[in-house]
Amino acid sequence: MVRTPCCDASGMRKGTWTPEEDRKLVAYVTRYGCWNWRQLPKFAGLSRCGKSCRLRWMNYLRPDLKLGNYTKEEDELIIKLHESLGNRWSAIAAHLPGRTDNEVKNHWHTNLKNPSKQAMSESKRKSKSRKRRRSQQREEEKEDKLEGRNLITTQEILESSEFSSKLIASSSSSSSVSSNEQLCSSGTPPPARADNDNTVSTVDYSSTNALTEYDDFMAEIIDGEFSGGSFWTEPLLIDDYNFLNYPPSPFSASEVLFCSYDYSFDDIEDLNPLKIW
DNA sequence: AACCCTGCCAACCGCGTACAA
DNA sequence: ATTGTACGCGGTTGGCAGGGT
Repeated sequence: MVRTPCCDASGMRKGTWTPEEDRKLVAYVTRYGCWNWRQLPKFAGLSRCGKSCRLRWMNYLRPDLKLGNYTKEEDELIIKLHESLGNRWSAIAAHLPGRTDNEVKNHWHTNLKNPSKQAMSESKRKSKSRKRRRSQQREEEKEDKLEGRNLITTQEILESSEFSSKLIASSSSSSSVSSNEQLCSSGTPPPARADNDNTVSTVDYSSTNALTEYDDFMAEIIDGEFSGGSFWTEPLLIDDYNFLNYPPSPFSASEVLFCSYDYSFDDIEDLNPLKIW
């Protein structure tokens, strides 16, 4: 089930997400959190708008999502909540752990809206079994993703980022200016660091400097953003990258920023630039 | 086997809200 | 008070799978 990939006028991809895109998004969000959806795709190497990334993460990739069929109890709760709340799907979904507003909404329109549809006709059962197969398939795909999570590295994020070529140039330079100066003067994005468990790849990241810079840079950005550091007021700021001038974060708690998702990177503590919280 | 029809649901779109400058 | 930006929500769309003819 693959929708034909297409692009909008600005070159942003639209339509069904590919496994590769999912991997990139999961890799980035689990490592750096969703500190700014608008900027995130740029650093994650995705040609998607932030809105699309957020939706994909919230409705499909979040590790705490509950997949599979709705239980009778869930159905009854949805019906009951809908009577009292109306079409406030997010409010209804809040009462159903692991279910998203989109999913609840779809489920309502598909199975619960018309009481007569609740009668389990033959076709319905067939449909249910089809849905079950789809759910199982999704679950398998998700497990595959999670199993592969330790293979996802900062380096991969960097490699797929639109800035990689600039970064290579930057990191291979013998310039004596600081990384920030390089970044700012060349319009280079956040550089990355190799994971502890990560072997440096075959690609042209002959040194780990670029990778290290990426993570350091991200840490610096987020540190500056969330701890009121002076990063944002440094005179080196440039206009090319809005994130450098990004206003104070809307996030107020580390768990929001880092999402507290149940990924078990062995080295997550070391890599998390926000662990000071 | 080929075509048509229908239901499902992932993803998009537009609008409202919150918040900072 | 106004404006700009980002996020979140709900309605809608459209591709695909599978059943029916």
